Amino acid sequence: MIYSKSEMTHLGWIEIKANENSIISLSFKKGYDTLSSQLLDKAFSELNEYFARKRETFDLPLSYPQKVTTFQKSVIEEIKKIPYGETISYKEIAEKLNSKAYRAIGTACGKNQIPIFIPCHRVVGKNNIGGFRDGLAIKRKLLELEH
DNA sequence: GCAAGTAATAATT
DNA sequence: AATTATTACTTGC
Repeated sequence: MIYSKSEMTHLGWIEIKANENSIISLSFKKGYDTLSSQLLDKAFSELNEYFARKRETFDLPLSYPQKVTTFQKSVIEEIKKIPYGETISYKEIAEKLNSKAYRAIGTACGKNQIPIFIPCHRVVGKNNIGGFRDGLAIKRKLLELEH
């Protein structure tokens, strides 16, 4: 069973999807609400605390994208280690993994279905801000919020 | 020196 | 074989 719920937040509509155990995805749009669940309520309340600058970390079960490769998983693990308010460059992540896959990091981040909870907005380019699947405006606001 | 253009790099679909 | 949310190097101003 898939649960889905959308709410109007500080950044506009956000839709979160989950199954019985964990969060599956987060996207910036108004979606179709199906069933709600304890988990979704918790996710939204943590999210609102985060927007109100009362929360810096999330305590939620997250599920990886459908097909996770070893590489993607290590990238995600590194991203989740980034502390609140800090940013890291694509290159630095590659170095942490003893790899030179600068571009593949970007690809992995783009594959990420759960922005904010997996803080891919804290990953920026060395000279440019980088990209964001659901719009750069959102990425900037998130960084501004944590600053 | 600085700005813009280009090749190179690794992993996924 | 093409694509990617990059980087480092080269050239022209």
